[in-house]
Amino acid sequence: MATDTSSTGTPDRVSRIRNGLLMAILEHRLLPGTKLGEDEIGQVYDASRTLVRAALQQLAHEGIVDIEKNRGAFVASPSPREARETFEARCLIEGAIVERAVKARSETWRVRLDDQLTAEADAEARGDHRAAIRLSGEYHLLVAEMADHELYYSLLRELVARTSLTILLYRRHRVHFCGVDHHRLITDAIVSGDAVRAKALMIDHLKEIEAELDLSETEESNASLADILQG
Amino acid sequence: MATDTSSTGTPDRVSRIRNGLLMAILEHRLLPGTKLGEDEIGQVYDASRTLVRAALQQLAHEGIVDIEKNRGAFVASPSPREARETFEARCLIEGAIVERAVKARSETWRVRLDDQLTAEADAEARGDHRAAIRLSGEYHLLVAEMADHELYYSLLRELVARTSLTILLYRRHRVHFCGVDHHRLITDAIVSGDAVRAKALMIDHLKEIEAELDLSETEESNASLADILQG
DNA sequence: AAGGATAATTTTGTATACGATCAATTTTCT
DNA sequence: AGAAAATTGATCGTATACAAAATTATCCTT
Repeated sequence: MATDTSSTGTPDRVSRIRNGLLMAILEHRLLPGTKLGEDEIGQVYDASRTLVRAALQQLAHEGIVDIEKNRGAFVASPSPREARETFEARCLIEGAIVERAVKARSETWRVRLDDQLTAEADAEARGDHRAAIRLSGEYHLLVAEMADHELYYSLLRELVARTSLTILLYRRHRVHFCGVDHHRLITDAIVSGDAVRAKALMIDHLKEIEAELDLSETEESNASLADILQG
Repeated sequence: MATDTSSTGTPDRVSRIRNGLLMAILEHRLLPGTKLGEDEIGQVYDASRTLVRAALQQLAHEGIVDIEKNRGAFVASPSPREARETFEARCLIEGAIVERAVKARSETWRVRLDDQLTAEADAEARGDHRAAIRLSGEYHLLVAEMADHELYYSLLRELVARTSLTILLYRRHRVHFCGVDHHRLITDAIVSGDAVRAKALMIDHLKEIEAELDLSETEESNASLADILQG
């Protein structure tokens, strides 16, 4: 098994499990509703249930995993309502983030943003959807990093993850433009120091993604996982 | 009513521990830096370390408890930077919350707000500081409940808890007005339907609380817990 | 007596064991 | 045969046991 200790400053065994699951979910390799058995995960990461449970509880707190008492953990299936709330929160927080990002702009950041954009375009060109989805989220997190606001960053991390699940569940058209063009426009506004334009573009970008989804209320109770996977 | 997000009430043993600790922290009976030994807590709640650990990990994720590897859990001591970020986030989120709360105003809500205010005033009049502190935070959460936005509500819950710790650590004057007067003004604006005034009052309220604190950077490293408790 | 190294104690990290709960399958009765 | 009931199998919730790390206490040296 791979013993990579370099990824983060966290040689924590539970973090390794958490990050592995998170990556799989963000890349849509684990679909909403998928059962996350403790023993099964434990075997994959060669860890006991104790550690797996800790990782699952963390992900549950981030809203990426649902834990049902005496039934186990599942990849979360955000309800339409949760989806709308997530987008509203993202508009609010990312609006504040881009304003701060503009203030922090510099040549170094311009380069990092540019690298990110080329990586995104690359993945899309290669047709690597999984990487494209992940990189699309990472762009927003890069802007959040610019904002130099730890709290906003960690909040956005959770929101981005939930957005990824939401898009997977509710998108109308099979193919979803991950928004590299939008990202480029936003980047231009940021590096040129136009805060109000950057903020407007960011919010429009988010609203456009939301508009591509079908968030009509089906039932009061969340759509069953079986419905989504087997239907 | 119950503030839990789970559909079924949570007679969960770990939630009981979590809530007990949270209440103690919010009422400033457990001070920042206090060691939270697993065995000790387990004896208090008659539970094994497994459950205590789960509760502590939850609180850690909410930023109310710091867990240091191989050293244990402590009541968190937010740094000045974290404190500033918390207030900035509260201004942003509570600004959005009051706007939504105004839209949801009704006679029922007016009564609940009024009851809350009298409870707050009562506690202050009685000189029951601990209750006053807790009730002050609960007012903000009540407004958030009005907003009917689960995500904003849960976010604010964490922010309010961290604010409580922050005030305890950094307030200049020994006695701190918990802001019942402010709360009354905000309530008036909400029930009268004046959204922009309500929002402005809420943000001013938060900024005033922050202004009463001394958030000057002392050192890069967080102020030691021993400093705060024994100094 | 002060300082430091080492032993003893406490506390955390992790694995495992056992009872409880839920899903599924088989059995039984109408 | 079909439905209700009982049994089986798997999975989760919780407690406990053992290993590793840190803290505290002790003793020896200077």
